[in-house]
Amino acid sequence: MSRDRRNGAPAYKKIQALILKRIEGGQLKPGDAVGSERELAKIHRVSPMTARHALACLEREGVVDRRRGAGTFVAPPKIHFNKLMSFTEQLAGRGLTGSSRMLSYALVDDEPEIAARLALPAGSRLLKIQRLRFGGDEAFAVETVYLSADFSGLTRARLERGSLFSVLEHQYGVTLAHADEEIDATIAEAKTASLLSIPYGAPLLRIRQVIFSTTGGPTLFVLGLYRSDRHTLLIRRFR
Amino acid sequence: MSRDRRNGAPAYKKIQALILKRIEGGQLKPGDAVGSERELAKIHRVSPMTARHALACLEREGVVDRRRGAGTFVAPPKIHFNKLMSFTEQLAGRGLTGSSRMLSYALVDDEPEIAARLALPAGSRLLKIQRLRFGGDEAFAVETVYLSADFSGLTRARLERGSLFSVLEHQYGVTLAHADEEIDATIAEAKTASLLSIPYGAPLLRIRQVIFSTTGGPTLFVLGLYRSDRHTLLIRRFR
DNA sequence: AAGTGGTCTAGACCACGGC
DNA sequence: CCGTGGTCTAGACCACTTC
Repeated sequence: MSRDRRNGAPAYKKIQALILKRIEGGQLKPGDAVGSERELAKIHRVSPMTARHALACLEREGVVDRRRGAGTFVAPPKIHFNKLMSFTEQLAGRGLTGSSRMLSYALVDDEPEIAARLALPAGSRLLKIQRLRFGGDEAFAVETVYLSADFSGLTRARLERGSLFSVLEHQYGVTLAHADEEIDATIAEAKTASLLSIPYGAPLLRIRQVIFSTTGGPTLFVLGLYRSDRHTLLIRRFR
Repeated sequence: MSRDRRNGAPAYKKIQALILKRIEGGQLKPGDAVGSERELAKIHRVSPMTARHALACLEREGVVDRRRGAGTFVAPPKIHFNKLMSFTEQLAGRGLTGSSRMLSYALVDDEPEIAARLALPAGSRLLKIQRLRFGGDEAFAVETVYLSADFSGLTRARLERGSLFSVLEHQYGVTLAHADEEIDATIAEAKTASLLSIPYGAPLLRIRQVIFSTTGGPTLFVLGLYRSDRHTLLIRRFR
């Protein structure tokens, strides 16, 4: 059979897409066999190596488990460790609905350290947005996000509707790739304490994030102060 | 050429091993080409697909970068994000020498919650070791580690010589695989404060780790309290 | 134009798992 | 025992980068 790629997608990706669709659609549940290499090869009229490649990649992504001598099975749903998620997405994973109240929205040009973190010249104009974050109807965190003033089309109104992540991705075509975070502990000063309805001096988890886009550049700087009694960070580390 | 595997290792792993050796040995530096698929195939008298597999796996592990049309190059040295490291290893990465002082060493059987975390029956005998951790000559953290009493051959003396990780790996043949961590912030109570020479009420980073071995079971539970002014957690998250 | 990685073929043998 | 994934062969064409 000649190399025939009806549409643009490589054959192995089409096989993956079909398997993924059957998982999302619920026809395949965790533990179910997805079919052997040889089986998939026949069905998709493809060589065994190609079917194998499709399954091997899915395994690497954690979608399936492969056991020699046994077969390839849908992997149990995995907890999303070390995933970069918007505040809304994080809460959704815990069964809560997130909301925000904007505290301030301004252009600033006197934050040289933050400009440097975003690989911009000192004195660059930055958009600075402060928001109080709610989970359910409890205040969880105070978040301050800085980004290049190029994004100043991000009006307050638009931010109150959708999440910053989705606005960036859809309106600006920026796809976020990864974030480096520094995490430490601090103590609530008066203003933060009152915003979060916690006593002055209560412990807070402080997270400083630099979020990078796929084009490689640092795009967002986020400073978050999280109520320690409502927020636990989950991390998985590998040897 | 017949399938000949002189020793036990698959051909593609031998190719990888040779490349890794040349990188470790300094003959190949970041940015250097490691040779094309076809080239490696000829050298190792192996089919192109096999050479390709070797390079593809090395790329997945972050050892090399592959650029279509250009070649395969040694990847720049990567910062080890999200790596499970012993206290000693962590400090070494920051150019410090770590040391410990053992605070207590005991067998306990009244920690059902921790036993459960280690997938042991409630009431199981556990080895509980408390240590004060120093970086240079400053106290950094108080760490309490719990593990099954099966490891009670871990004498105090042995622990004061080598790191717990290395004793486990070398004396018990346990290889650690990954750790799940819960991170939050808390406040130093009197005893902890005096051990760490910080004021009562100072913020601490609290890290609870369950460390899993390659055989799949949770093996270690570690509760760490880290001086927030001396310790920052670095994490990378991916989209 | 030459060389590279990305995809693919149509098979093969081996080691292992479950029956 | 039979089927599975793991490894491997000896090529091929395509899309891309570099020169």
